[in-house]
Amino acid sequence: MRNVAKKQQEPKTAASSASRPYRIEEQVGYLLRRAHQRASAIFQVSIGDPNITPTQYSSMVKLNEYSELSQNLLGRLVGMDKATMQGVVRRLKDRRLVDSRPDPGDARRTLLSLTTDGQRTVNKLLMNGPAVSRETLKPLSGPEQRQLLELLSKIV
Amino acid sequence: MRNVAKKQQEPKTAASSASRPYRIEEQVGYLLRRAHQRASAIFQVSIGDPNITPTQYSSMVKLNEYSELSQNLLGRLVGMDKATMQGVVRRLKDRRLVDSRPDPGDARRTLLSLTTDGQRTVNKLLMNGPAVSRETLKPLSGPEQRQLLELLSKIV
DNA sequence: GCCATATCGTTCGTGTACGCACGATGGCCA
DNA sequence: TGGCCATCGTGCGTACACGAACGATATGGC
Repeated sequence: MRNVAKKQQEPKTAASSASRPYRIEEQVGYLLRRAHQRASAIFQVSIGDPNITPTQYSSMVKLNEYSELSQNLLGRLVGMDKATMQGVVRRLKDRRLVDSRPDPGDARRTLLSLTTDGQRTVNKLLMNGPAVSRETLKPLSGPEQRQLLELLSKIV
Repeated sequence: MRNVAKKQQEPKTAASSASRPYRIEEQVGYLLRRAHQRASAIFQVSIGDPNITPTQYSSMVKLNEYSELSQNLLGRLVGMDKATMQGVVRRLKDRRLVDSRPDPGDARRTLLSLTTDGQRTVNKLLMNGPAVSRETLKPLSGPEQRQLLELLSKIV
C-alpha cells in the first residue's frame, strides 16, 4: 500500500469557521454506518446460519413472540418500511420459514406466522443471539456497553 | 390502529436462562440499524440536496481533502467495499461531479477527482454538514453526544 | 347509505452493501 | 527472467431500504 496520496496543506472546508475542523470520521451518521456494517458482519459469522440476515432474524424473533401479525404491523415492530418488509417476508415464505393466511376480519390484511420449521430455526438462532451482541460490544467495558445501548435507544 | 395482536404469556426464548430476557430491541445490532436509518433520513432532508446520499457525500468530502485518489483507496478511506464503491463512483461520474483518469504509474488504477461542479457542490453541502450531525444528536445532552461519538469510534 | 379519507399489501425505480469470480497488471523472489 | 501471488477495477447475484403510485378494502362523519 504505497502511494498514500499526499494530503493537501489545508482542507479548505468552508465550514470550519475558527471552530474545530469538520472531519467526516467524527460525524454521527458516518460512525453509525460503519458501526452498523461491523455489527452486520459479526452477525453473519456468529448467528449460526449464513442464510439468515439480521432483518430476517428480527422478523422471526418478533413472530415468535406474537403468534400472528399482519405484515404492516410486523414492519412497524421491527422498524422496516412496508416495501422492505415485502421482500423480507417473501424470502422467508420462499424458504418455508413463515406462512401466511388472509385476515378473516379484514380483507386488506395478511396474517403472518412461523412454520414449525421456522420455530425450530428461530429457537436455534436465539441461542446464539447473546453471543452476537457480546462479540459486537467486545471493544467496550461493561459500563460502556450499557451506556452505548442507552444512548442509541435515545436517538432511535 | 386497533387489533394490536395480543402478546403471548411468556416468550419462551430458549436463551433466557434465568438471566434477563432476550429482547431484540435491546441488541446492539438492532439499535445500530434503527439509528442508522434515522441518521440517513435526517441527512436526506437536511443536507440541502435531495439527490446526494450519505455515501456520495462522504466520498466527495474525502476527494475534496485529497486531490486525487484511486477508487480502491477512496473506498478504504470511507469504509466501502470496492463493489459498492464502483456503483457510487459511477453515479457521481454520470452526474459530472467526479472525473477519472488512468493512473500513469499503475495501469491497474483509476485516479478520481472532483470536477469544478463537484467542488462547488461539496463546498455548499459542507456548510450544512454540522447541522445534520446536530439534528441527529439533538435528543442527547452535550456530554452524552460526546460520549456516543467516542463509544461508536471504539466499536468501528 | 355515501363519500372522503385512511390503511393494507404490491410493484417499480434507485441506491447502498457485499461475496464471488474474472481478467489485467504489478511486485517480489528464486 | 520467469513464475507466483497480490492488487485493481468490473460484473453478477442477492439482500436491505425507501419514496411513489396503485387497487382493494375499511372506517368515520354526514
